[in-house]
Amino acid sequence: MKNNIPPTTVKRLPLYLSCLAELETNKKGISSKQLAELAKVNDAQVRRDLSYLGTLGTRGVGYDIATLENQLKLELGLVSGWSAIIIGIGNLGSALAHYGGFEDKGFGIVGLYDSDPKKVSSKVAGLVVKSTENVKSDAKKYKVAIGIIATPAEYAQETADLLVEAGIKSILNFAPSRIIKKEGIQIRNVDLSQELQVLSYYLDRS
Amino acid sequence: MKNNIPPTTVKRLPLYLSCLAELETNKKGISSKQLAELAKVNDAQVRRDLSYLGTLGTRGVGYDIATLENQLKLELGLVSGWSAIIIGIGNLGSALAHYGGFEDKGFGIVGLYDSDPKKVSSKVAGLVVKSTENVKSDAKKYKVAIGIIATPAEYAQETADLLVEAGIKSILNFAPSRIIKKEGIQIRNVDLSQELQVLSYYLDRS
DNA sequence: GAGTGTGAAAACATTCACAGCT
DNA sequence: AGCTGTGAATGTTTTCACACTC
Repeated sequence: MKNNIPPTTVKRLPLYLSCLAELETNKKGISSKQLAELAKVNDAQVRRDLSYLGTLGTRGVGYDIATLENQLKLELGLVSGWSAIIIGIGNLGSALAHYGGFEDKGFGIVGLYDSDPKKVSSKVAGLVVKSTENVKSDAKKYKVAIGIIATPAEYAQETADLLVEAGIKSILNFAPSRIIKKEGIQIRNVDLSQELQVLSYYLDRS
Repeated sequence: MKNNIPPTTVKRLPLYLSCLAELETNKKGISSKQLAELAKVNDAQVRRDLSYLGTLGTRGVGYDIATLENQLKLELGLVSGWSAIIIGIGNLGSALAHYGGFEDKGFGIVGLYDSDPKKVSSKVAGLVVKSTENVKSDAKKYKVAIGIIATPAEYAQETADLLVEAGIKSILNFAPSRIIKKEGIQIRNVDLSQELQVLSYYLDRS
């Protein structure tokens, strides 16, 4: 486990996992071809991707769904259950707090933080919003693994610095601004308007 | 223009655009090396990417920023101004409606739709939420180019079908479920919890 | 027969390194 | 001298195709 799976494969693993989750519960096994169809990728790709996780399938038969799900979760580190916090409880931040999908997948949102005193102490998605001053002590107390930045762009960098200072090693940044990479810190940027811009390229212009 | 730029390059074009936008306004020109530093990519990559848009730079000098911005916007189709609608005005949908970044980049959100009668007629981000029944006629009336799906997963497919029926060719799907590809329809999936899952893979497990 | 796992080929993407322009 | 644009080299990802197992 954790040998060194190509990044492109890592990106597809959650996809496979969600395809498997949608299968009927009585179904026991699945072939690479079936899974490929669900995930909308090539079947050789599925076999190659899964082969990085070890020899999971049975020739002539296929893959056992339960085994596969377990192995995917194990590989992605989704068994232990990571804690995450959200900084910036505006519209996007509170949408993320409400977004059930995180808890389902084993990520517990354990804290919400905002620097605006008007927001502090309000309740969002069952959690009380705290001042950002508490991030450092809370991160240690609750062993927070992931920090989610949902602040305006201009505060993204200082928020990231705060998270790193708090000992958090993985950052998911929704602010439309890049964060300076730091040694040992994993950063994923999700810029919602960039997605639209990419779509726009593929629009027919007539 | 629109020759056939590699997908990996297309993904980086919005990034270059946002780097240029953050530059001081008095700056006239920029070298591939400087832009590469801002975008955190290799400088040869920048030159190769930009060369797909034509011969934009001047040897020995660099790139004129205004020209470059124009060309990037032109290539991405961001000059004409596309209209987009959002279906599903839950937490995520209303976060997207409020998200200023879209309008800034030339995408006008012209309609919000929900199937829940309790939400219909409420006002979100300055727009009145309408029933999904209006999607088809509105799409034609307002020449909507992009449909944004922010419904629960189980309604994603039928919403996509509705959008396609309404003549919309580009779909941005935030629901955590894949949509069946259709000939001539561009789909981009953004699954927020998948991003976390990918991060999780890179977390140290000790 | 059916379907995996994987060498080998093909396709694609990145980076080097330098000729050529200003 | 400085910096682009791009062949060529290198690295990575995808796909083919088939030996092998159940």
